[in-house]
Amino acid sequence: MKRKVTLKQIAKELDVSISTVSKSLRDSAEISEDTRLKVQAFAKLYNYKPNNIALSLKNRKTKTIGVIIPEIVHHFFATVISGIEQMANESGYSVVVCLSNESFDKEVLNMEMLANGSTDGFIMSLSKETQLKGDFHHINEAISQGMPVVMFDRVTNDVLCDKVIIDDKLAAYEAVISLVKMGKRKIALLSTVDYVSVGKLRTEGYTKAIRDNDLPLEEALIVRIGDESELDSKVSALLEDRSIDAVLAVNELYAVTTIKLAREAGLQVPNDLSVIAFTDGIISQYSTPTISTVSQNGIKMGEKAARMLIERLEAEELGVEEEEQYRTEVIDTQLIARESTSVNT
Amino acid sequence: MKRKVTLKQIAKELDVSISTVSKSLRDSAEISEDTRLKVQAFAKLYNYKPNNIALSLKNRKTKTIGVIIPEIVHHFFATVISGIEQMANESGYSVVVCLSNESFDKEVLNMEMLANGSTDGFIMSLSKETQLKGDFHHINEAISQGMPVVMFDRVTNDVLCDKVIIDDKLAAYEAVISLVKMGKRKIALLSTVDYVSVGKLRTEGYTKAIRDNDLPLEEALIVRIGDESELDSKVSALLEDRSIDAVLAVNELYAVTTIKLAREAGLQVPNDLSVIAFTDGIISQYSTPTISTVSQNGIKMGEKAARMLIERLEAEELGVEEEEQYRTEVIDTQLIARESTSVNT
DNA sequence: CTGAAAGCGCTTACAG
DNA sequence: CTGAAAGCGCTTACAG
Repeated sequence: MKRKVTLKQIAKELDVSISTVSKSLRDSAEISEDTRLKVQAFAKLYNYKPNNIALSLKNRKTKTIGVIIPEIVHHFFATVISGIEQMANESGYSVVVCLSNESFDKEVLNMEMLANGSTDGFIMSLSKETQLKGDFHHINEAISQGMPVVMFDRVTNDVLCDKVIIDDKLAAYEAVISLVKMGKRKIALLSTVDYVSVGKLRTEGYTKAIRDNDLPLEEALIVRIGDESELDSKVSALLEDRSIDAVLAVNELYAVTTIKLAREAGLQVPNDLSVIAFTDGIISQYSTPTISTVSQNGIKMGEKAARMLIERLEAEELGVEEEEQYRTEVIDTQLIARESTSVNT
Repeated sequence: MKRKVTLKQIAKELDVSISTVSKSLRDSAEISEDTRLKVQAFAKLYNYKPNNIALSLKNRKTKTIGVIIPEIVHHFFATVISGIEQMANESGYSVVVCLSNESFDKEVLNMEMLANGSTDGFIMSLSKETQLKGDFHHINEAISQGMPVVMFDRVTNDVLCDKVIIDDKLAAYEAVISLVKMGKRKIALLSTVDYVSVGKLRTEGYTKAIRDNDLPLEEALIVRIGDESELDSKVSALLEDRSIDAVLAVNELYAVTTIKLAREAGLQVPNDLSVIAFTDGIISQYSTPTISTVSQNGIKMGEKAARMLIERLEAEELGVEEEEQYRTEVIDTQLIARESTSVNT
């Protein structure tokens, strides 16, 4: 087992100084062509590659991005990682991924683990528990230590940093409007509890759309799911009101469950009940009927987040030290019509 | 913006040497209780955390695991990452994730990027292109430089290292047997091209089961998909043979596509055509009918792979330098019966 | 043109 | 009990 070769070894072997080797390999004009070529040839032969860790220590930057997300077994987040990774790699960055599993403590632990020099900055989406507690000290601490943070999807106003989101309120609004245009009159909403930022915003969009169209705005039509264990019972209860003719669900799982329970209750989707889901993932494409969705382009969100973070890192490097102008980028959504809303199925 | 505090700064502030600070913080018995407590209090106040990069350089190990997979937007792989991450975190390791996107070049690039000291070892699943080329020099190189590698799922005999797999051949065999027991007589196989290791093994299992039961073993019944673009046409062609009464598909996508095309061709699943898929993912659970699968426990595979890698890393550290006893762990699979094979739907 | 020195942030064997 | 020195693997300003 041949250990990785270092500058020191090459220097010894060639009987020159470490500085000379280093400069030769970096094509410094200081070095005579003769030694330069000799060193380069030798380095190539021994497949020399500079040690990243040493470089990181020297340069005080690691060229790696820390990503902290609630969950990876979730099509949307996987998709975001994919976008981040792609963009990061193009710019010579690696990506280290940590999962909070929706836990505040693990999110904090993960950040601390990475904030000690392992990473140049963070891209993250808040865990549910963090949103519930409203405790963001770990993030603000990282930022105050000079680590840029970009938040996406589940963000908060209590942290000043760059953000990448969709316009949740508008998207929900438009989804409801589309249902109204199809002639739907009693539209229910399946949302998360309010402390989940995107759930709250989507609820606001829904509410506004209902109001703007003088439709019945009843609390009973808004179901807030705290834990997935209560999903089935709450949806079943909702569906007992047979006058409901459409449901907007804030994610695919809620939508597919609604469709299943509706069918069991003898309702026909989309004729008796139209359904639209947020997040255009795998489930919507393959369930029967296929589900109409508000697409959230995770790839684009990931790419954008990575680009924003890298830009900030590079600016910092130039000493630009911009006067903390944080931006919030809004990624477009699209309403994708599928069988769960088309009348002729 | 307060930069992170270092030993040097603490030493200066407290007017002691760096060594004294370092030892105090590591609770060295060498140091008087007095200074020790003073230093510790000060460090706590300034929220001192040792710099990981410096530690990595000093200790010549990074406590991070490099994971290279073909794709992350793929339930199975996301699931494996989840298992790896969980196990790694428990042992104090971070996980950096790289995606090859099924490309040989990117796989090589990713490995080189991480092999230069960023990572203590690798967990990986081969890209399709790598399997096609049969070129594993990048992996063997990493191993020869002392970086342990654990391969999972898509593995090769041309690399000597620890491996985590399922018994693809046996699982395929048993899936076919279960179809036979249901009275199916003309069973087709939807596989990948043979250079994908798992595709080949599953094809072998299928073949053996057909032979063992004296069923027709016809080349026409084995369809090998190279690129997803040819999926629809090849499956449609297969289904023209109306005497086929069951299909084993090597992944969910192939299965769900088969079901869709079968339905379009007027066939009823499962009565006219039973379908079993490999990989128990999201699609199988939510499509209609739900799909019977050979479960591949990705979480377990990830955990196992991480445990094997970490064990090797720690053994190495103890200088045990075991005489290269590589192990191949086989993770159990289960046949999960759902609507696509149950007769009463 | 070449090399010794200092430094990135830490640890630890060794002197005193 | 405390601290100076060496070292992990690199880069670069500075001497010569």
